[in-house]
Amino acid sequence: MNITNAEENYLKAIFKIAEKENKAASTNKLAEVMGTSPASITDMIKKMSDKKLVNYTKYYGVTLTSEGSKIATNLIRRHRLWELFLVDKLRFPWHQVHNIAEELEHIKSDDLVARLDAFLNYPKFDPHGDPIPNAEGKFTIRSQSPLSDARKGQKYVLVGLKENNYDFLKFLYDQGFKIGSSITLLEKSDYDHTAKILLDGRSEILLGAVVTQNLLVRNE
Amino acid sequence: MNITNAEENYLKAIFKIAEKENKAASTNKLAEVMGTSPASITDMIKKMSDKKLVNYTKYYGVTLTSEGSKIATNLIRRHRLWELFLVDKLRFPWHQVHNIAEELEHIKSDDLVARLDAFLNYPKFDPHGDPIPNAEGKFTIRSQSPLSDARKGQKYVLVGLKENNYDFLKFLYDQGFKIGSSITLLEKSDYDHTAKILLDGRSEILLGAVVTQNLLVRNE
DNA sequence: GAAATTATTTAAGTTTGCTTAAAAATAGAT
DNA sequence: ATCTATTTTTAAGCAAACTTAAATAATTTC
Repeated sequence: MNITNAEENYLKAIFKIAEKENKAASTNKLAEVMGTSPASITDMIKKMSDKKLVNYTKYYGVTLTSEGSKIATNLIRRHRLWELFLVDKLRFPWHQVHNIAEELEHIKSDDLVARLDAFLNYPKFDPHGDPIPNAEGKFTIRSQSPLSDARKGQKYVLVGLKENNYDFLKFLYDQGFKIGSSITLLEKSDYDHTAKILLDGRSEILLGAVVTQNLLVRNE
Repeated sequence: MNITNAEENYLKAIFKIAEKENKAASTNKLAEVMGTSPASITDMIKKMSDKKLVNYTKYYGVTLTSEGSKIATNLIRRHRLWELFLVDKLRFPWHQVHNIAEELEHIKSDDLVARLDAFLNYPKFDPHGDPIPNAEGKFTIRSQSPLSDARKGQKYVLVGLKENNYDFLKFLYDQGFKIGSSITLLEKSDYDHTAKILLDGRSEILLGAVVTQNLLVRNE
């Protein structure tokens, strides 16, 4: 069966909503995420339900069938592999790769993905620290906690980000943060969740609450 | 102005027809190349004429405007850069890259192309020996002649191919040919244009007329 | 140079993925 | 439990890029 780019995007959106909210995706939420009208969603979802890509219950919401889930996972795999390629090989800053990867992820060739994976050395995480599902669709899980929960004086490694929005990424990029950076917590305020850190043994940086809560680190 | 993927493909087809036949592209020829009906061509060409991408004269044919030519050249640049990436970096055999590059060439990012170009070291030719126009749209010209015109006993370098069809490429790939291969002409028949060559100092190969006429070489 | 063949265009219609506006169902407030 | 507000669906319609069938123009052939 042929899956269009638009359908792939719907599957991905439903997957991400389910992952975040842990429930069926509503028409309105999907419309918001996809940047279309709710009417378009109902329209499209009906067709995708006929194709057995999603389970649709009127006035309730949409979930993925196992077929739909497989396609969504594969799409995320492709997206994240391309993001890593763009950052590691083409030297793009990490806040500039999302839109390009949104296009690259739709290239239809399993061989291409397999070879790209090999070229990048079968990576487990993308440049933002998000896990790259393997060819079987398995995500690697890692231990992590927000920097806001960290202990003063301890040394951490930046492993991920809770938010991937452009401005946040650009801010971090400009400060010199990247996945794998070492972060030593010099000072912290339990009152307002700000912190002073030493980044990669080089620069002392003051961070506000929003930043410390969205940086995911692991010990040592 | 927004150019769709379909429009880009029309521009490329018109460019290639003009290059090969040295005249305006006819509706039927375009239909054949694009794999659509002649009626679709007329339909589309009219819209593209309104957009000043092509010059269209009813019942006569289509040529590119300078704007259209610029876009077509850029598309060829992108196509050939991606083909080189696929062969050199992802280790695809050269007969398997065309279709994937047909998709990759439509990714809309000038920055991506510039970085890919740099990553590949500003190459002048793709894996099939076709010239890659530079960022300004300039093609590199090189001296070349078909192997069928070569002289017995002389040593040559394979620089290009007259035909890029799948079966020809696969045949050559299976024999071990690639751009840059050394070819020594051991025997040749002026009667039927067959030849016996030494490829890369390793293997002696007998070639038929079609092959010798479609291999482009230069001396030494 | 008229008739026949071929090439091209026009006309009408299709599919995909979207839109707006109106109708219907659900959920929330009192 | 009813009224109101919100969400969702239905209906009608649009643009892009196709299709087939019919009409028209150009080219060949005799």
